[in-house]
Amino acid sequence: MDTAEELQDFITNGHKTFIPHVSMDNAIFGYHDHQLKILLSQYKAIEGYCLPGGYIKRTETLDRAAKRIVKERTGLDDLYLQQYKTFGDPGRIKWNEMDFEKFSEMAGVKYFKDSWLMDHTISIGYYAITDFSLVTPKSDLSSYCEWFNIDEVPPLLYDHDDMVKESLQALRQQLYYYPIAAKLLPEKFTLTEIHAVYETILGKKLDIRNFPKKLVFLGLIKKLNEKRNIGPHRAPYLYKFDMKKYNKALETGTTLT
Amino acid sequence: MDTAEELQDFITNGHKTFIPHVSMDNAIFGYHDHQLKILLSQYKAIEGYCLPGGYIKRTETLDRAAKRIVKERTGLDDLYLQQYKTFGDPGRIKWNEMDFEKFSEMAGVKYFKDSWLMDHTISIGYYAITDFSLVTPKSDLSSYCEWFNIDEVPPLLYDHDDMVKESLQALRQQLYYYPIAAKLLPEKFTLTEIHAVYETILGKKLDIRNFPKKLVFLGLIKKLNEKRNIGPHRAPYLYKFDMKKYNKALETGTTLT
DNA sequence: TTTCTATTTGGTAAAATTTACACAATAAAG
DNA sequence: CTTTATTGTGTAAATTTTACCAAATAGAAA
Repeated sequence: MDTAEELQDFITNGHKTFIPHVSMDNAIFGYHDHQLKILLSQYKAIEGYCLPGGYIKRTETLDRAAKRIVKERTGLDDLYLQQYKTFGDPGRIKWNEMDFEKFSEMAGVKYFKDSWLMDHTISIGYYAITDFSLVTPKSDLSSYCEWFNIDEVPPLLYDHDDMVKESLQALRQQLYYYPIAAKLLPEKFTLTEIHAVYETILGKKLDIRNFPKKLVFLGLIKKLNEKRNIGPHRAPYLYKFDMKKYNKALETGTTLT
Repeated sequence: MDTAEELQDFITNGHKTFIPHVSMDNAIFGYHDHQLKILLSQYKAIEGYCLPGGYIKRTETLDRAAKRIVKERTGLDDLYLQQYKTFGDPGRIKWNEMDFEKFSEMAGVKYFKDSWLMDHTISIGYYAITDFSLVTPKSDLSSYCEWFNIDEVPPLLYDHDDMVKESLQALRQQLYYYPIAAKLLPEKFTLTEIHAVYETILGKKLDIRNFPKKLVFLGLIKKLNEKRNIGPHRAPYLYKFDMKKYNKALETGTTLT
């Protein structure tokens, strides 16, 4: 939504294109070099941050809606996406905290207060993860977007604190079952690099010697016959994910620890 | 919904009480004596079975809606309930497979075809589990309800095949993390009984001697100083769940295998 | 009373996995 | 050729899982 006209049309006619009463909020995590961040957006008319969200087109699948909404904010197409929970308790949106007048004025739109948007809405939660160094958060007419360190997230609007907590928990649980880390590393990576990904996302130390042994033992990554030059130190071997094994492990329900 | 008047009012005015575009479908599993079943319902106007479902009141939480819908079918209040996934792909409901005329006629209602119900609707999936010997499935005006053995489920309407598959997968995964079995056994039970619960739900053999050792070792169940008389055999000790330990394990994320 | 049958349960050895650490290997700069 | 920083192999100890044997027991049958 880049122009006031588009926004006005969305407010007036959006219910024809989108499913009313259903929204989607995405916890977009970003990893890079030992840091874990999350993308928060701030509506220009409301004090405080929240997760970037959107509505679902009547013609698209939920997965595709999540992909589109994430792309609107990150510009990226190829990141890891996963539905984790749906939120729908009454009172999750505090209508009285919103300043409709201010929003309408700032965005240059009308009828906002009486639109299809102003009704009980449930929200489907997806989380996504990508390398944040590849992303320049995209703001639009009504909101702007920014990376926050995961341990410096301010109290959020609505029920989004809960969403962050639950999405992070889901991400951590699924890190061992799904090839999440593959989206955060170049195709060929060193053991030290993948080790950092796991430690950072899980938020805890993992033995540097035992950790890669396990990944290799389980066959989820495999050693290549190449090394990388890293200056005045011993050159580390490169590894890559073995997606076949990963998918097979997914089916049989194998796990790591 | 027991009378035609109630149903007519639901069709005409339901959108004031319920959230439109959002439904809930519940996979209600039933265990008893080595058997796992699932509750299916059949609309009188549509050929084929589906999961029992309903709509969410604007005033209730999702968990409470699930509880209400499950109670309508089972009469039970105290069963294990868990949200597992939301389904919302376009085409998940085949409108053209429905015979509106027939339904309206049979149920004695009108305006059905043009009602708020006839629009793209996403569905939140919960699963539930209880002892099926305690339940007499309740039918109502427009549908009747029946237990099916889990391996004799016929092809279902809409995307409900997918729902059954995913809910069963979620149930099996969570059996080790949540006190699900506690809802399927009397307060005091024997090792043989709980062993049967796990084997039946997981659909695989578990060593009868090692299995209880683990549960006791982890402290999730504890031995009582009582035995039960089971006829011409050695009397087994009784056990009960240690809910404190269970909740603690939940927090710390401990698991079984 | 003794024997028999069916079931529960304690115990234990072997196999597999996880954890903890020591130190050798290596690349390049001084 | 010594120094520095980092990678990677190996191995022993601890823990957990797996596979079974055989003893205990309750009542029925002999």
